Amino acid sequence: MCQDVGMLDDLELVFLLGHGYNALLGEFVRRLDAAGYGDLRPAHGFVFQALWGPGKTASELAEHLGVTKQAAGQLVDELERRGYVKRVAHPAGGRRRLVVLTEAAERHLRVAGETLHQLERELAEAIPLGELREGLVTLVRTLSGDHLPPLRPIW
Amino acid sequence: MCQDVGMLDDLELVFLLGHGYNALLGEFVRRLDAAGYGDLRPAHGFVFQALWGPGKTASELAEHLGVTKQAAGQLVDELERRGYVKRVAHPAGGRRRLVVLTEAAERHLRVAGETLHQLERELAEAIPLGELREGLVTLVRTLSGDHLPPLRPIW
DNA sequence: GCACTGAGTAAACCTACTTGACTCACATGT
DNA sequence: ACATGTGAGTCAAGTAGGTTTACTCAGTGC
Repeated sequence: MCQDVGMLDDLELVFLLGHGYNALLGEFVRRLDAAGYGDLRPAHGFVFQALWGPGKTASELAEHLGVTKQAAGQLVDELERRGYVKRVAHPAGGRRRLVVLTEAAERHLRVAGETLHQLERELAEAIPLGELREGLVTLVRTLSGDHLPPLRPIW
Repeated sequence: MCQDVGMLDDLELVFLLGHGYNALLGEFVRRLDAAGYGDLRPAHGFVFQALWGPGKTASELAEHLGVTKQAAGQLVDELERRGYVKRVAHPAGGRRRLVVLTEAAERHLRVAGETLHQLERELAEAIPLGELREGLVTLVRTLSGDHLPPLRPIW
């Protein structure tokens, strides 16, 4: 189930990036788990980020996440049932309903943000994060042009 | 479905890493697709890398990939049906069967390797890849200790 | 009024796994 | 010699997280 880390230097850049993402996201999820958020996956965090502030309709959320509106609707159903979001009347009327965050979700966003910043502070002791970020930003700009595709697993 | 790339500098490191991985893997897959390998996903590439050389039993493959032996068996079934691997007698006998690559799979590995190296050459014109790799290696070593967990989506 | 558009929803299906239960070839202790 | 265990492989059913297809229904624009 595990490979030795000795091979890291010979690894192709894509897979090195993948392991970095995997490791950092994994540690983030473990810390959130330890903070009592074991029931929320990264996908839920993306929903919270997308809904932060004014909220979105389920269809807007779907487009933002790069999934069908049915899939977005299911996510919202689940998060509503668990008290993290609620559907309120949409100012523009129609069949539209605005999905907005509850206090519980905003609290989670704050905890997640603090967790990430703490993690980043720890990593900054061993890694020149400025260089790393700059390289990554250039890479993404080079490959993605003007628009970022949604962050979803390619498998 | 898309976000503006302007926000990249403010993005948390995890998500920046995620977008980098997404973008590079996406471009890799697109090029392999264009080269006639539209039927092979990255997961198949991992199988090929794991089996390269002497091959592995389905159970060893499962452990390497971090999935159950049933899942590994299904992957092998599919790849065998499509002519990329074959099961041969295992020297150690028992119920063991060694899964090894066919010529088609080795050809794919070569094309994939060349594709990655070409991509990396192109990126090297805009990005100091040495710095980037070094930062990533340190990050993975710091977070994963001595052993790399298998590369799978955390979602 | 009446057709059109777009949000939301319902149901069936699909893919890539998992868990659980089993078979079978060989190794091992008595 | 023989029972018993161990580990590889397989069969079947269940699950998570989506998709496609088909529909309802509120407001819009002639």
